[in-house]
Amino acid sequence: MITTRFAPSPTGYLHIGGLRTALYSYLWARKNSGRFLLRIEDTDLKRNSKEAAQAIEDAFKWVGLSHDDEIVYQSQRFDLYKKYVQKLLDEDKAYYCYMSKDELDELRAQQQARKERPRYDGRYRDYKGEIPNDVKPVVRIKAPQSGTISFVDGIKGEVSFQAEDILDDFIIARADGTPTYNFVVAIDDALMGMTDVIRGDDHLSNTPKQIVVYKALGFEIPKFYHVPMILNPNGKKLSKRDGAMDVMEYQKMGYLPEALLNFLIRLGWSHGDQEIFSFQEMLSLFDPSNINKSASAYNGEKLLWLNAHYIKNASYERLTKELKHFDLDIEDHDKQEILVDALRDRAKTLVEFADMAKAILDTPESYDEKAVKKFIKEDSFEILLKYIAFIKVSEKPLRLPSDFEQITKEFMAKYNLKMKNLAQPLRISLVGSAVSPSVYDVLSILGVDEIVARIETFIHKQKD
RNA sequence: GGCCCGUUCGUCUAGCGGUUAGGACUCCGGCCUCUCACGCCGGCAACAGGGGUUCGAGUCCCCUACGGGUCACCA
Repeated sequence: MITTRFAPSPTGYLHIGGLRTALYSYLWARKNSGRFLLRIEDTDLKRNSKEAAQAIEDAFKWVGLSHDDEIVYQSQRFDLYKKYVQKLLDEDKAYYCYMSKDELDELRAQQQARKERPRYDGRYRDYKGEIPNDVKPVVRIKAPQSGTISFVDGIKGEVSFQAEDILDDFIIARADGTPTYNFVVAIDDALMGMTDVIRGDDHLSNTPKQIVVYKALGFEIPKFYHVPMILNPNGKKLSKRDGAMDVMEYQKMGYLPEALLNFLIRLGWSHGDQEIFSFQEMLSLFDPSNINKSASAYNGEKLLWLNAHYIKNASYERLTKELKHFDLDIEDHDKQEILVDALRDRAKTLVEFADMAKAILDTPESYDEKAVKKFIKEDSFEILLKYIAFIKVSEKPLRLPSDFEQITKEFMAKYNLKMKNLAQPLRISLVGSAVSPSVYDVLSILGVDEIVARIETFIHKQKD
C-alpha cells in the first residue's frame, strides 16, 4: 500500500507551493487506494503556531483535500524521539557533544576564513577525556565519514553524494533535549509507514542526512520524489507579491478551487497535451514519475484562463452558492439562470462576476459620460419613449430574452430603425454603460416594469 | 565558495535517436456581432553554447555558461 504525507512546518499559512506538493502526495496515495497523512513539523517550540495548523486545515477543506487519521504533531511526540536518541546513544551510534555554541561559532568562522566547508570537527565523537560540567550537551549522530550515499529519486533519477563533502556528525537533539528536524522526519516517516515521500526540491540535500538516520535506526528507506520549486514570472523565488500568498486569498480573489488545483497540477506535471483535468481525471492520470525535473514559473494569466473555464462550466447552483461570498444573493431571483448564462462567459473571477451582476441588478447611479456623448443622439429619447410605450402594450408575455428579441425586432420594423439606433441608448439607460451583456438578456432580467422605470429615470436625469 | 539539481517558443509544456519540433496561456490578425466578452479560424514565437558518439541527436556522453537549491542547537 502506498502511504504519503504532507508535512509542513506551521510557520505561516499554506501557500501554493505547499498546496501543490500536498496535491501530488494526496493524488498519488488516493490513486493507489493508499493513505495520505498530515503531520505538523513543530519541533522548534519557539516557532510554533496553532493558527497555522488550522490555516492548513481550512485550505485543505476549501480545495477538497482530505487526510487520513488524526493530524500528527511532532511537538507531542518528544518522548518517542527521546527513546530513539537514547537507543542510538546506547548503541554507540550517537554521542554527547559538549562543545558550546560559542566554540562552534568560532570553529565555523575559522573554517570559513580558510574557505573550508563549515563542519563539526568530531572532537567529542570518541571522547574519553574530562567532561566540561558547565555545558549542556547536544547529541550528535555518528555519520559516515566517507563513502557514497545515493538514492534513486522518483523525479531526478539517481542522486549521489560523497559523505565527506556533505556530512558531519549533525545534531539530533539540542541542548534543551528537543530533537531536530532531520532526525524526527526520518523517524516519523518510518513510523508512519511512509512508502513515498513527495516534497519540495529544497529537501534534496537533506535526504542523505535522513538516510543516515534511517540506516542507524534500521528503518526501511522510502521512495523519494523531490519536486522542483515554483518560481515567479521572472524566474526568481516566489514571493507574496507573485502569488505565494495564503491559498485562502485565492478564494477571496474569486477563484474556484478546481481552477487552482488544475493550475497547480499542470505546473510541473503534464499528461500529453491535456490542459483541463477534472478531479477524477487528476486521480486517475496523476503519476509522480512524469513530474518535470526543472522549476516552473508562476503564470497568473493561465490561472485566470482556467478559472474562467471553470466558471463557464459551473452549475447554476454552484455559482449561486459561491457568489454569496461576494455579496451577491440571486438565490430567489426569478431570472437567475438567464443572469448566470449572460455573465458566465465574461467573468474571469467570481469577483468580476458579482460586479457585473450588480451592474445589471442595481439601478445605475450615474451614466458613463463618454458613452452618453457618443451614443445618445437627438432622437434617442424619442426612440426610447416609443420603445417603452411599445413594450408596455405587448399582447404577448415578455419574459425570455427571445421574447424581447422578437418584440424589439417588431418595434424596429415598425419605425424603420436599425439595431444600432436602439441598442446602445437602451443599454446606457438600463445599466449606465456602453458595455454589458446582450440587451435582450438585460431586458429579460429586468422585466418590463423595471425597464420602463429605468428608461424614464434616465431621460429625466439627462434632461436636467 | 563546496556539494547537489536543472536548462525546448515570453510563460506552462509534448517529445523518450529519424517530427515541416506539437499543444496551451499571452500577444497580433480575421470571422461572429446590439457593445464588451465568449466562441471559431489564422499568425508570431523555442531545442543555452561548444565538443563528441551515431548513417542520423532536442533526445545519449563530456565540457562551458547561466539559473536554482543547500551547507544551523530552522524546518
